[in-house]
Amino acid sequence: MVDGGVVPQAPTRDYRKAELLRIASSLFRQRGYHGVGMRAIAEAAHIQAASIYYHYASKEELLYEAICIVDRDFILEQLPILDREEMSYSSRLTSLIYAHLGHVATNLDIWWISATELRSLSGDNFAAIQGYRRIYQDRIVQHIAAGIQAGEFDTPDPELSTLSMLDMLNGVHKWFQPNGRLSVDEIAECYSEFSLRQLGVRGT
Amino acid sequence: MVDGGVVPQAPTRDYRKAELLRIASSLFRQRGYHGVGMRAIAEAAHIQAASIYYHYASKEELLYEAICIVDRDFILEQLPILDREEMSYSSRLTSLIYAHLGHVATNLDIWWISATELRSLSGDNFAAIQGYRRIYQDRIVQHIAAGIQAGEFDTPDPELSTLSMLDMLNGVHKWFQPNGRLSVDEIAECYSEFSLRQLGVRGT
DNA sequence: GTCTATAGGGGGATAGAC
DNA sequence: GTCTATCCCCCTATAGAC
Repeated sequence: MVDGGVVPQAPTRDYRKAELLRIASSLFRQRGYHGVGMRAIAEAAHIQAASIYYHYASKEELLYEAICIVDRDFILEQLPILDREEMSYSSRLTSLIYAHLGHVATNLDIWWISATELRSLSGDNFAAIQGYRRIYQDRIVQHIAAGIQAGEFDTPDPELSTLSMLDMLNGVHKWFQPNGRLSVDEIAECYSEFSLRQLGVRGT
Repeated sequence: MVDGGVVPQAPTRDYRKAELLRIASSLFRQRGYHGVGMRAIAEAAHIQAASIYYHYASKEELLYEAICIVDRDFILEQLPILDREEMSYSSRLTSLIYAHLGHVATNLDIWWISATELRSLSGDNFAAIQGYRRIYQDRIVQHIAAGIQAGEFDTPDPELSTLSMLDMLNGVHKWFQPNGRLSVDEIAECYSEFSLRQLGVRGT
């Protein structure tokens, strides 16, 4: 081999950093943010607690980066789905629901954390996450209102329809089991049907 | 006055105990179970931390009694609503939804705790609460299945209809504001309509 | 019923060696 | 990048006085 026999490696630093985030997320989900110490995270990663601070400035940074995966990165990926004007309002909403549930089902830990540990973030971080959530919610409200104008939807309150739909979708992380009776796609199919019915769309 | 001038008092012990539970619930909701110390609870109650142990054997007992209010006492109150055979399946479900949301809206702290801190209970307590939740869920599944048999409801999966409905109802504690745009009754009216639509009941 | 005092352990984070 | 050592603070719970 060239390079003095050293096998080229993937950048170790980023890999370790992401691994620490996965380990921390798993523990935060199991015992809660304040129920997990830096020593416990370090032990699960087979390093010392002080070593974590080479990768993350604080315990809260671990929490913030975990929550950002769902409440910033995921939300910003979802928004363009509702802009596809070549599709009906119903079809766009169905696409959104499939993508939403797909992400929930494959990222259960961080969706759990997002649902339960937002309050553990301090000032600026808390406000930033709330801002992203509001963007998502407002965009869906706007989509439903536009769907009403177009004659596709019929609901007494677009905001309440949105809140109930999001609570329904986000609630899946609490009971979904990867090897359970229903697959994600089966749940998404039912939940799309439920949502369209709730919005007054007659059965397909 | 008789009795040597001593004014008769309401039983101080039980009043203090209930007051401590309210104070602890409020703090648990704000900062999470593990984020609140006995000293913080004591300070809010204007006593010393050690004095709490006269009323409660442990910090977890405070959490358990708070969760029992929603996941044992409330659930056992709800069940008889579905047994009123003089009412239609739709009417019984609507009554259940109104009562459910009424309790959520007037007990926001403990509903929040029930939704986020169940995992902080140890073995037996955790199992007991899960048992009550399952009773409620199974009873609603059974109600929906019976409603299908009776020709009132039409849904591809009674269990999924139940889970989505409960997640929708329980999610209200996250965003409900007592002085917000919508009253509890207005939310309950919409949510009843949403639930019936989701179950394939044609508009009233 | 509430207090003071304290036991015994764990918390987040930093300094500096290697 | 990871280590050892350590700082200072908070944790739950108990003992025993009043």
